[in-house]
Amino acid sequence: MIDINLIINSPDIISAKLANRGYSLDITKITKLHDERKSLIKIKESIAASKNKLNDKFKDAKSEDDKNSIKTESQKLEKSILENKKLLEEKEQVLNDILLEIPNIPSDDSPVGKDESFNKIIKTHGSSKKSAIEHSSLLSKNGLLDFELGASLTKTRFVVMKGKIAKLHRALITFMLNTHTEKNDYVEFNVPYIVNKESLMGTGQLPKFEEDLFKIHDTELYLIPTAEVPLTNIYRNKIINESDLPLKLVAHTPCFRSEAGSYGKDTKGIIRQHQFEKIELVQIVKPEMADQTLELITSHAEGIMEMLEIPYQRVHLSTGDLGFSSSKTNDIEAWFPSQNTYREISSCSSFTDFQSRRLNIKFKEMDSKKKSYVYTLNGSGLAVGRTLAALIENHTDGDIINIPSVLQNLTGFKTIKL
RNA sequence: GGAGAAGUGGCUGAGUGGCUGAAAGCGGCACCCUGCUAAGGUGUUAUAGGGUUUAUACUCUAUCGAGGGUUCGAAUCCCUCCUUCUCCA
Repeated sequence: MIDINLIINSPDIISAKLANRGYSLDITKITKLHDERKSLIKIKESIAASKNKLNDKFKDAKSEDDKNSIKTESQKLEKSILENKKLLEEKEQVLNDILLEIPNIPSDDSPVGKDESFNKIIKTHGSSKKSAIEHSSLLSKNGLLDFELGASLTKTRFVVMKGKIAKLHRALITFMLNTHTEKNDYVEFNVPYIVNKESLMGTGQLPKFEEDLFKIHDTELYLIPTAEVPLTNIYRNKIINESDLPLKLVAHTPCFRSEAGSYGKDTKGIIRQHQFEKIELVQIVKPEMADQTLELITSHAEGIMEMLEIPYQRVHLSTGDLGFSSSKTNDIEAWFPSQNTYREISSCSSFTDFQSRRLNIKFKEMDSKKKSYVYTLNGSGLAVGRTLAALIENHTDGDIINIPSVLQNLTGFKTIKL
């Protein structure tokens, strides 16, 4: 959630920045609610103050008459406080609902544009050869990847992996976790795959994007769409010592997405499934560290790509393509020879204090003891299913899949014969 | 699933209706003392939101797991929920 004081103090600048990502800010409405809120607080609190003073006099009151008149007066004030409290709560509810649905302010260095066509390619790595070999048709014929079976067990966009492909998938998870914990200094977590509303509210998936989530019947619980949710929420309502920053967390989890509105998109292969696995990196840092941390997280994702020898490009997302909570995002896109294009395999984002305001995560400064909101960042390191698909397509001649050397001691085999 | 007990500040832990935003201890911070270290002394040490103020600061309101209720007045009494612990199945 963005700081309402930013809107109140510099409405023109903020609304211009939000307009760049296609959001039109209703300043008049927000200012009005904000003013109404303040005056209601003033009224309510001044009545409460006089009531408190009155109550203090009660124990000194000598006569029954005095006591009774204090009682009557105090009850009258209480009624008036309650009336104002109700009005205030209504206003705050409305204001809060509006604030929760305002997306984050794009960073000044994000390319300005209304959609992904304005994204900026920052760099490319590896040679991008073209090929007709498509991972799903390659693996479906021998049952290593079975989409029909997945559909029969559940429904479309679910898949079953078998044999060496299942093991390769597992090896990728272990490889990524090992790299991030041993080389990149993240602390590994194992977290719940089901979370409550507060958690999803905190990272920004709710209240606006409920239709993207799987909700568990008869509960207020949801399957996680990304490990970002439980990982970041570990620090909800916490105050962190400055000396403990940055916090670097990593977890491997399945991710569940309803993919509402993506009918017909990416129907081939394991690019877009309702359930997939992902290694997620989260960092909690001091505000001034945000830019260099985003660079670091992005390089951690790229490092995996390089070790797996998958060609990729780094894309700086335009203002119009940013996710709801993000102020700045780098996507890593893997080369898919069969599609003759790059596809997203990791998304690394900087959230400024947008999430930490919702989550109430602060840090205590060493010298001043001042408490300020931390900045949160995260990135996929990487999406495992897509990595598997990209790896297969980039390391096969149609008869054999070559396992990158960094994985061979985890798989126990160097090739998969098709 | 059933029966009990408990949830208070950074921590331990007092507090059964007003003098308690909260004793005491520990920890933290500042200053003093001290040749160094150790020990000691004094003070200070929650969060959020209003108001006055250039700022420091002052002041008000709310908060003792959460939400309701009783009362002129609630950490304290009542109800619901959540969490933890113990015992039973």
